[in-house]
Amino acid sequence: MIGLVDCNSFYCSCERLFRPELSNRPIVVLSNNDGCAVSRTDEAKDLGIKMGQPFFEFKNLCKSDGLVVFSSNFQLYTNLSDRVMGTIKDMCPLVEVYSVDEAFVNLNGFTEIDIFARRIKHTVERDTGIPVSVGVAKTKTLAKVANKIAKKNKVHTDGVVFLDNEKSIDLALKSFPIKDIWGIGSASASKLKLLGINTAYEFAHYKNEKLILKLLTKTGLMIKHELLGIECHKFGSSHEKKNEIMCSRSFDTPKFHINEIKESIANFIDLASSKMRRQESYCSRMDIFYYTSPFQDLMKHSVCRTYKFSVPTLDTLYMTDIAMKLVDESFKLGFGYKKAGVKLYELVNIENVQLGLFENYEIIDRRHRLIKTIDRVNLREGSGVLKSASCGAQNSGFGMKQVYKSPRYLTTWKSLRNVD
DNA sequence: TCTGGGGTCCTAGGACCC
DNA sequence: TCTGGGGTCCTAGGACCC
Repeated sequence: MIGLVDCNSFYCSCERLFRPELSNRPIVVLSNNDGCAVSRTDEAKDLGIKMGQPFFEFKNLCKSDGLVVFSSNFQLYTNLSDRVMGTIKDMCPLVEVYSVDEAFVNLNGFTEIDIFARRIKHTVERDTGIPVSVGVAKTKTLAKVANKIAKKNKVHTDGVVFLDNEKSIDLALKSFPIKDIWGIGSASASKLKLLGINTAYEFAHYKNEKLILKLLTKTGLMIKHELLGIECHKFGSSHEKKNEIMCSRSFDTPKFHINEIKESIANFIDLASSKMRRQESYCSRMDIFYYTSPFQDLMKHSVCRTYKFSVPTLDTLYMTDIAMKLVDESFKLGFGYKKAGVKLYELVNIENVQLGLFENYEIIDRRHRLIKTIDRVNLREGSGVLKSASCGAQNSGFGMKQVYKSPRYLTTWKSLRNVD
């Protein structure tokens, strides 16, 4: 049996933890730049606010309906996520952290699983203050279904749903919209609709599997099998090491100058590459990209340039050097760019690094020692203390708009809560 | 006026080889 | 006049997730 422990409205719950007076108020947490809704409480959902909806479309609800909004405060969320995951790991030996706010737990061999599931929920809530829902079933996809039902019917289910027999599974799937199944997005849902499939039950028991394979590829077929209780997504299959590391941001205002693009990309490389070194990987390929707003009818321009390193590297300075050249080659004057980013991929472990024939290893080695020294200094003195000159002088927040940001209650002394 | 960021997985189709 | 077929590798891009 697999359990899925999922935090309720996670970012909002984190904010609420430090503002208990907001316990029954509608809350929304906004994406970077205060762009759109990324987390909503039930009260905010009741106001009709959609996931990903742009803030300007519902800003008026702050006045009319007492909606409270927060800019995203990732230091806070990451810290609380660590506490939640730590609590779960204390209770179950086998935990697969799937995202910042959810984890699968392997419950094979446990007796009285439903009682234990309730205990997990109770303990996490008691020890961290973050409300969670728990779904338990034979496969990950069914556990997702169970969890969603638990979340939707908190009063009825007490936040825990256990789908352990055919009858309860059938009943659950018959009223479960196909578009809400994990892995079925809007494109797949509309294809299935054409086949007359509207519920998870109809999908699971659809006879023509060849057609499903053709329309939804093998991932779609796996979902179907998982709904029938056949395990396709093995427990523990999430990677500990990332296969690719991205860093990108939207700008608060359009950027017209090449130096602004260069500076931001240098900063993204700085962040992405130090993240990469923390997982002890080397990068074989790098994309840099920047583009104008896709939402406006102005002149559009989109740039993506790839560079393949002859020898996998961890050298920020070298990568930055290459990236600056790529921007020089591709930049077009007259466009206002709204977003830029960097992707490092084809990441390899140290032991798998293929050496080139014609490289000067003395120089490479010296450079790698330099980079590691920079990492050590930044670790000790605070990140961003030492970085390449291309990153610019002001310690940039990338010109991000964050009007509604809460204090970093858990990560800076100044922001600690006072107790009167 | 104002629309996120970071991931994974899969397929189609081109290039290339024998 | 007639111009294969099978395999692999690579890349771009779609779909989806949280």
